[in-house]
Amino acid sequence: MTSDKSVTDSPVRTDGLHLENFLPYRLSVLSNRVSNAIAQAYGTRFRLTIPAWRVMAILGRFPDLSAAELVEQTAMDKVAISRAVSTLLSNDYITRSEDPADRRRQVLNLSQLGRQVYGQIVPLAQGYENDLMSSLSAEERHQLDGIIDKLMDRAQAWADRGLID
Amino acid sequence: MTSDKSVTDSPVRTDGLHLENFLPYRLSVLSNRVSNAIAQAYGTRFRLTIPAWRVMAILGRFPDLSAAELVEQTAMDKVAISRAVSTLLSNDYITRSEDPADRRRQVLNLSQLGRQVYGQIVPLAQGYENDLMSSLSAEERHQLDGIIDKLMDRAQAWADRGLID
DNA sequence: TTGCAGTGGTTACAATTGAAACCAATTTTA
DNA sequence: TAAAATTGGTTTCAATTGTAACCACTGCAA
Repeated sequence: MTSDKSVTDSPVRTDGLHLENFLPYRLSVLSNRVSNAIAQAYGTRFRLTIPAWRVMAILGRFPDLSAAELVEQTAMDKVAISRAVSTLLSNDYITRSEDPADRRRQVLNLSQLGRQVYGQIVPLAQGYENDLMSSLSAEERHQLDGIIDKLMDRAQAWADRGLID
Repeated sequence: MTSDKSVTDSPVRTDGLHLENFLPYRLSVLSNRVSNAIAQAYGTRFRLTIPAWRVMAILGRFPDLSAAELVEQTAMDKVAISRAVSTLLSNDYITRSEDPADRRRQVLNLSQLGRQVYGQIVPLAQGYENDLMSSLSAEERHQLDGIIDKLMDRAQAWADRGLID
């Protein structure tokens, strides 16, 4: 009398939380799958970590930012930015120059090389996004857009109300 | 349509990737906000990490699983499960018993205490989920459900086609 | 049997991450 | 102008996580 248990053929009912339908869980799985796939793609080609690429992505759009401004933009933390910046400097993907008006502040930009890499990664990333989006109808895409905004606001409200920390 | 967004007041146009509209990025931010909020809630009350709670969540629904079966269910990796299991054992939140039929295999279950904690966390987690969902209409909820499934399949396909690794 | 490939699970070690302390430049206050 | 407080950014140290090696057991094959 073997008590063979396989998840699939013994759906024991204890009526608890159904993780597989639980939105936070599904979001987390989806987000990780997507990010890892993309990170893998540019990571192997250009030796970039996710935070490093994120910094490049912002600098590519908004030149002349300081580390603090990057923090603001990305919601990443100081330390992560600092580390990303230092590896990007040693890769020569970005440049750093002192702000003469405030010698603590350092102005960051994509370097020549950085812009070139950026120019290659952008379509690559967009390719993944398009592929993802292509599984949705135009209507669904539009719906998703609004839904994410609403969820984002709600989750943000938790933090604001002090439900977090 | 495209009114220039500015970080501060220098809306320099380089027309690159608009991270703030980039689906993978938005998913990642949303998912982190949500998971962190919930983890914070049960973490402070019950000293549980996310992987540990995830293990409890599965065991609460499917008793008598082995570590390998947990891996299957959660898509977490072996080692993460092993660690979560060992802290849960030392918390007395789960029990472990040898399978006499196969002495490598160890059958896991929520303990008395574990079930009690589980019983408290489930409504708490569902409370967050409900709050999140309440920002959507019934229709949007339904749409989201389908959309996530589609995106998930697509992202999974990348892995299957070897686009990752 | 023995021999060896495969499985369940843990351990060891390296890389990543986060919190807090820290240094240096600047602004504020008095 | 001299503290004191603030801000930009880095470093340090501990906790978390991932990869690979590992041990113990099982199942199959000769």
